[in-house]
Amino acid sequence: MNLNLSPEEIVRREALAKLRALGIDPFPAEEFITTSNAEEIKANYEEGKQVIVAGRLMNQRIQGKAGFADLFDSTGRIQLYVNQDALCPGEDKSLYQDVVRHLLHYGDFVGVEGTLFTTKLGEISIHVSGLKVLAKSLKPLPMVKTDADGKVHDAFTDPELRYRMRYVDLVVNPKVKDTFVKRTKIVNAMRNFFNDKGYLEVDTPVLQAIPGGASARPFITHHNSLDIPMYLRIANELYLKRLIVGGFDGVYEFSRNFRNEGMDRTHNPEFTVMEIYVAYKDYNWMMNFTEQMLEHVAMEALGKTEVQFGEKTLSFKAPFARVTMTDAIKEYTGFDITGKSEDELRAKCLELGLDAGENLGKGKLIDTLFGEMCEKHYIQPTFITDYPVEMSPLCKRHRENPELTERFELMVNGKELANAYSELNDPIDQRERFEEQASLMERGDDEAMFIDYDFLRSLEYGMPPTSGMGIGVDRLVMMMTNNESIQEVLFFPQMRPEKKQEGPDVASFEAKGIEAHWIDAIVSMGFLSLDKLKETKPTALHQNLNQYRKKNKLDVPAAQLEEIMMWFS
RNA sequence: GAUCUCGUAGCUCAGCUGGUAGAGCAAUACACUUUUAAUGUAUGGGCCCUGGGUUCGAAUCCCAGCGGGAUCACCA
Repeated sequence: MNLNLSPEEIVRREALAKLRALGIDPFPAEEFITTSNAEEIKANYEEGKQVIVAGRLMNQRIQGKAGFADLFDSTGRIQLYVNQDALCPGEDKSLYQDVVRHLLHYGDFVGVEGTLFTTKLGEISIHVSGLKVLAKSLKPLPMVKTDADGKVHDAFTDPELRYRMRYVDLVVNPKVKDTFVKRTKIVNAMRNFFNDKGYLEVDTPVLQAIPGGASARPFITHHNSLDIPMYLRIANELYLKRLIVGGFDGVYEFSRNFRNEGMDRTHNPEFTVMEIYVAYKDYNWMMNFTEQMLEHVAMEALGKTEVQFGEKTLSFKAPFARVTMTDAIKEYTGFDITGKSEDELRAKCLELGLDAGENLGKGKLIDTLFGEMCEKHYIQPTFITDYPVEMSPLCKRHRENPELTERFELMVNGKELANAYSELNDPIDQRERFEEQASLMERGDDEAMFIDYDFLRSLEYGMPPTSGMGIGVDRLVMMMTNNESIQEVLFFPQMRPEKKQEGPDVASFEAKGIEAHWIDAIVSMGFLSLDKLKETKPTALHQNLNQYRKKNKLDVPAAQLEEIMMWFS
């Protein structure tokens, strides 16, 4: 007897045994061939048509010698009507009386054969003439019900349980499934958009010796035979640019990146960024490309360009607004950053009550001004352009102003969604910028970058003018599916590992020759192993065991002290 | 890491200023051959997160811990 089973689980395990006793395999091996599914039945309804479908049994409504149930397959819900005479035309009514009425439970997988009809209440249903158990469910799913007004009762809402047991969440909450279907549609729409333009999808290393292309704390691991530290990538940017050096006109990758930093509702340790690099283009071209791409994605995945996000409606209809960073800061602070020194910028930040420590360089100060004072105002998709050079070590200097770079970020709903450059392809400038980063790092800027010398070498062989763009796939999916947290758009978001509940060490008791009924008693008293048991007094245990025997009316002889003394030896 | 907040039946949740637990659904049994949150009758089911403390008495109050959520910090 397993003490950890709930009464309902015990019932289901007993049903399992009874099915076997009736000669029914609750987990048959052979293929079950279906001819239809819930969606198709409703789309091409034809009275009297013979169908075979399979799915999970939900919400049985048995009434005597007939009953209704809902069958859920991957396409949706179809109602079953089962009556005894149709299911069991012969003398033997056990398939109906035993199996359908008592041995099938909410959540079981069944295959069903029958004819289509419409009930009195107008619902398309299958009149079942054959039924096969395909898999028994041993744990009860949460019972979520929706009433006539569409109101959901007893919803399965606990975020912890939903994320830890996403399989249950998906079964019971249709909206969750919908989010993930949309996620795949969004990704496919992007991929198709790029492929149609002739760009090449590529794979680059996840395991890297230098975690380059961004500044973030990496996950560190170790390669045994090389005996060197390796890092899970924080970005793939430098590898894609190497491929542009190698002669590809356009490359892109959906890159799973890893950052060893805090987790909250917009950050998960692993997340997905789509990066694309196109030769002979600049950031102006990339802005047009990005807005067209997003409009295309919205149309493909959602069928429209207007997206409801909470109270707001976001419009992904191209073109998007474009504002320079200088103008943005001027607009929301009245302060013109043009030509200002580091001290002047710091003074302005302090005046506005912003954190502006001595370790912040000019670029970082401007970033602070923008991040704190402006960013939140850009709800509709807006390109913010021309970032200060210190903030963008991989970006080409602005063609008209060497203090700025040809960079844009796409802000949506007050948050960064995409980031793009006219890529820096001057190897000498790039080397100097990396060296500045190194000195920033020494000053204590923990966001400065490592230097990748092989990347510099590749630039020395010549990289054509190139524009690159990265877009946060998880955040895009959040926006397009109206979800406020990243956990809702990742199947298996990172969670603290579940604490293992220490089960009883039954083997240690059995090894001592303790009888099964006493083991149950000992475990129920909270002694999970023989060692724990030995911490108590044999006489006290003797009393407790016999009390337990009396209370539970055990049909066994009373425990003898001598016997118990043996367990302690 | 800081602050706030939550942890009661398989699920969703009640349980007031302290008196050792309740509902609906699910389960079990019976009735019911077109129901749809099916219905009716009956039954079973709880280390009230863990450990301390206050108290005659703690699910309830206090402290600590564990786990979750929110906000902030961190995170281009």
